Amino acid sequence: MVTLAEVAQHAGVSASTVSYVLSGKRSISMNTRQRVEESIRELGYHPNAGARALASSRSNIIALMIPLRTDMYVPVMMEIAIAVATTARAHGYDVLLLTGEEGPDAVRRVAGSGLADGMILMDVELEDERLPLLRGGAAPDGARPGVPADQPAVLIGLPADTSGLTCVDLDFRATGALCVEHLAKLGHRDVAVIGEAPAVYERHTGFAERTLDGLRSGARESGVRLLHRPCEGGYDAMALTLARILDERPDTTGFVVQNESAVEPLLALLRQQGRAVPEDVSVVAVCPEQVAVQASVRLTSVAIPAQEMGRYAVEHLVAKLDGRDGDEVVLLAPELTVRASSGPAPSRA
Amino acid sequence: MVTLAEVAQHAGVSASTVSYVLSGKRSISMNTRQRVEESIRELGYHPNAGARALASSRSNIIALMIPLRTDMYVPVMMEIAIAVATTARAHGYDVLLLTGEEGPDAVRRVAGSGLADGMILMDVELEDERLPLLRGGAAPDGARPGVPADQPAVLIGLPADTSGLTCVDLDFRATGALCVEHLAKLGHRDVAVIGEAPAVYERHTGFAERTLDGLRSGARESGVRLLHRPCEGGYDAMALTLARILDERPDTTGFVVQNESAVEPLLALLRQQGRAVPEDVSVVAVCPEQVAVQASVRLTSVAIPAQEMGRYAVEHLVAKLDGRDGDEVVLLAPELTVRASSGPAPSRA
DNA sequence: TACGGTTGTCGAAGCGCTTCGACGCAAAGG
DNA sequence: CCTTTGCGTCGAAGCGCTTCGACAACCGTA
Repeated sequence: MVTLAEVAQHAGVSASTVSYVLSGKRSISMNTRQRVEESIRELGYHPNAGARALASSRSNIIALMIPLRTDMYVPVMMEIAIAVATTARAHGYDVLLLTGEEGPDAVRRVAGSGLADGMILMDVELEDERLPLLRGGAAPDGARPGVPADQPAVLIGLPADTSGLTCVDLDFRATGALCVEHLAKLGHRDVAVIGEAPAVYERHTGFAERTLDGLRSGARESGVRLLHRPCEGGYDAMALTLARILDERPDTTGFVVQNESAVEPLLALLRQQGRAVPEDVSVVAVCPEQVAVQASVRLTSVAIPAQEMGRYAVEHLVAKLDGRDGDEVVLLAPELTVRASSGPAPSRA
Repeated sequence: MVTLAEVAQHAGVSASTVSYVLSGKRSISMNTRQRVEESIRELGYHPNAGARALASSRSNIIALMIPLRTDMYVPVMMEIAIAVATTARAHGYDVLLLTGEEGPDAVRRVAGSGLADGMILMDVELEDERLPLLRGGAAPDGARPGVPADQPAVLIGLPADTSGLTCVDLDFRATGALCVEHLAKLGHRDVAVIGEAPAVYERHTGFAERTLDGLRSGARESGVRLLHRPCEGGYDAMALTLARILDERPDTTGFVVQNESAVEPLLALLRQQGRAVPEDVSVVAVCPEQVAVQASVRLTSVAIPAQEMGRYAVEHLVAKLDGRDGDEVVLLAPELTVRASSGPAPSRA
């Protein structure tokens, strides 16, 4: 393994000079810089990460905590993870992958050991156990063992109390409103919402509830009757849910779906029942773009901007690490793309 | 930040004693051990990762390289990633997430900097650029700059030449054979294979070709006519592909699908054309269990054992790092689960 | 000519940990 | 009784890097 000292010797300068060439923290003459860079290349030198972390107390690593359970939105998680990794690299950071498994202990461990300089948490729950460990200035002065003050972090998702936290998320409230308004404008009066699996609501992952909130207030404003039903996803569960909905509200002509794995089954079922999309019923989905485009009917949808969220999260975190940025909640504005699954409501019988 | 020295002082012992308590590399009296452990708990001590890595030249980190493109099998990748992370933690390792983006440079960087002790590569291509950097003993003696000899690694997937490498993968050849045999036994004589997107074949990701191999030799042995068509996935592409297949081979009664995003469209299209599954046509899928179970018809399938692959990969890598294990290729035996999508071929008209 | 101000380089002191050799002490052996 | 053995502990030497203060050489200015 090549060391700084060897590079220095090879280039005929001191170790500190090589270090300064690498970090750019002091000015170096053109001549020396080139000699050093040449030696680095020639010897194939890579700075030792451990030594660097020890000396500078910066690991240049960002920890990403992903949820262990994958009952929803796997492609979204993946897309976020990839965006995080890519963006992080662009800023000189690597990404450490943590699963939710360890819970708050993971936060303590990573923060305490200086393994990562900061962390990004996905799938935050409304009252997440990990939040007290992350909250900034608001902490009481008493030193709590194992809890380093103020571990820089960014959340993807929105907890109940965002004070002292930095968060990035899609504005799901606005998303809900947008969906129902779109249907209302098209003349739909009875709209059914096919939601996430009941477990998702029970877990109090805020986004599902916030969407519902938006849907409800949008419905109220535009005089639409709304029926919300959670759904496990999959064909059988969807069949059951759809039957219940149509039984309860036979005049339903609009659907809002927020559950990837219910989308295709719903379309199949509607087709089977002779309800044409979009002539008889309209469907609006909240899902990644790819799902909307690849579905058997190209879906009018609000996209979940996974990449953007990942990118934002990293950029805010890096800014925080550089002391350039405070706590802040960024809600991305939803965009509804009209495709082939929504149209004017059929005139009433 | 609490240091070893502080713990030592608090417990009234020397720093090295604390270190030995932590590592268990020398015997420690019951009494001392307990006092030290108590101090550690009380102070909330976490060893500094950088210092540890520097002193021991072991980072306790495993790098996982995932493909950047997500044109296929996203849930499988995710499942593998999570299995890797979980298993790694169980062995005291953390996981660094790398995207394919950097290519071979990532290998050089990580190996050279001692960031990770070993790496796991997913989505290996037949002639992968990264392989020469990983290959073990076979390397010529001349020191190649930037290429540390013998970076411990495990591949998930199978390259063309596996010499000096450790690999884990599903036995896709056997998988293909298994699928076609199943259909043959049921009396199907004309089988169509709906494959991955053309791009996947062009990229020479071995698994697609190996499956095809297995399918072909299975077909030969059991006297089945086989027609293979790549397919982009999604409804429209599937419609086109299906039309071509039925045009070319109108008597096709068996389908093997190796493309998650083509499964549901295929079922929808068959339904639409009045071809009943499994009465008129049988469908066998190569896909994760979850997809098979959630589809609109419960699919006879060969599962892709993502979790198992992740777990194996980590366990082999850890064994290698402990010097307990050599190079080896592990091919997991496929298992075909019969569900509701396959049945006896209809008697010929 | 002498002066403060840059600019470029160096030496040395750590960062927090692991690990090696040394040492004191009790138990076991002659 | 003294030696040997092994156990439990300690001190010190690094691991490879960053960073601070020092300093020599040079500039322009007084």
